Amino acid sequence: MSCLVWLRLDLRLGDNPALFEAIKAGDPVIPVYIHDPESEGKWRHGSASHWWLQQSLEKLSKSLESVGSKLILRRGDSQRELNKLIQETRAEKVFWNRRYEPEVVARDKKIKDALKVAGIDAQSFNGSLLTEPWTIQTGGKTPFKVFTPYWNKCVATGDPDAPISAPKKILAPSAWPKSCALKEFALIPSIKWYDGFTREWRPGESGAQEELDLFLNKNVIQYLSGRDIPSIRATSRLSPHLHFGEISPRQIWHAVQKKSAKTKTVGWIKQSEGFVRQLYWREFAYHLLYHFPQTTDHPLRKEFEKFEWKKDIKSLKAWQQGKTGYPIVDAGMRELWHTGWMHNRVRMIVASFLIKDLVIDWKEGARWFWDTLVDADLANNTLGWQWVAGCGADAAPYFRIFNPFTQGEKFDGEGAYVRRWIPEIANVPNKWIHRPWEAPAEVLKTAGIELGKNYPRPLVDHAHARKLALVLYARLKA
DNA sequence: TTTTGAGTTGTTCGA
DNA sequence: GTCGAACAACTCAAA
Repeated sequence: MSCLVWLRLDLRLGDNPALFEAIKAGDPVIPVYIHDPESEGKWRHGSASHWWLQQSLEKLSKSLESVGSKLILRRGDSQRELNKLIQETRAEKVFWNRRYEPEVVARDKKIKDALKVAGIDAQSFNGSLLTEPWTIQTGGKTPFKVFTPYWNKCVATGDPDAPISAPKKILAPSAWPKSCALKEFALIPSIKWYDGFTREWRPGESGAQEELDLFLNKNVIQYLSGRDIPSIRATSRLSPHLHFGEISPRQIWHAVQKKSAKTKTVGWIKQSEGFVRQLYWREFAYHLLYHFPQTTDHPLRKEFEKFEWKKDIKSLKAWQQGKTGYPIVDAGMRELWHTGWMHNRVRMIVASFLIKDLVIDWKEGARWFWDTLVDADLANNTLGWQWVAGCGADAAPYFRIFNPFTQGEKFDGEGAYVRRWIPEIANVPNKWIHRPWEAPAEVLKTAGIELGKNYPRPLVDHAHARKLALVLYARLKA
């Protein structure tokens, strides 16, 4: 008798409830990962996520070997592969940690029902949230749509459970079932655009712990003021690790508390509380995705269905390639392309630009982010884009339109960030770095810039675009 | 049922 | 240069 542990977005040994329960039961444990993009539907992992997944699976495989176990890889339909494994290994139990994406929820439910009918002990656990979506509700027993009351309710519900430590030993079966090679998943694309990812990231459980330690020991102290400055490392950079479950929010929450109790300085505690609040934004995103599953493809506010977005392929391409002529926007899009990640402040700026300046459907932006971000996460991506578009829960008011120049001046005053990602404008003086189109001819010449040649002219006039967007949004109201 | 207070991240204009 | 108001109601959640 043995137990299959079906790993998905919980690629870690520490604080892994499904794995822990399987080990506790005392039977041999067979960890398995199934590559099954088909059944994940439209929002299956994109290219950048695949790069990460490849590294993460390699790491997980090694960690399992170090505790006397092994990661069995399979590809194909999840249900069929699980059934095959059950037959091959005579397993009588299948454990996994839950996921919350609409199509995955439906698939998993179907599998669980079928396994139970077949007499298999199928159990799922909470491995990736502090508060599961159905445990938090308003006094009127409805889901929350506003963050602050949601967060208050979460806090009032009590502290998250303590994380479980990683197993030191996992009981192996007498014979292992067949596993395919990781390269059969064909996760790494033929175009080698991901070189920059390798320098930037250390996927895997130990990489996640190191990132957390670095953040709590160093960067968190300037979190509240620094997290908006894209040129410095003041954010945790844990998003891809969290997405793939290389670290759990429980581990993060408790690590913060532990450090808080030790540090005891008012400043540290305040800064770290700001960070924990962001962790709950992730929870809120999952809450919304679970209760409003249609929001991955449809605006939560129905009147936005009839918004007249422009079909402007050329502008969309310019945005994707970081060639809009607005340095802060272009820098962000290029950071994304080269590192698979973009600073949060800049995500808002580029999103606002696509939606409000170019009047392009937020879903186009969501799709691009989905394919190019290593931390692409359906809950966070959906909430973020709908928030900027103003069509989601607790969204930004429609008149809140980011001015790319003002935002650049405010959060990248010295131009360190734009210079890093747009080397061709590196010699433009600070005064003009965020608006080269207004710089005097001789300044541009000295800096080696020829607008329209080696750096684009602005794709649109922001002041004009802003007025237009306000008109369109006002029309929606009427 | 009605009332009340509040709501992540902004910009512009005019005094 | 700085500061407060306007932008525009609307929806949510709790009392």
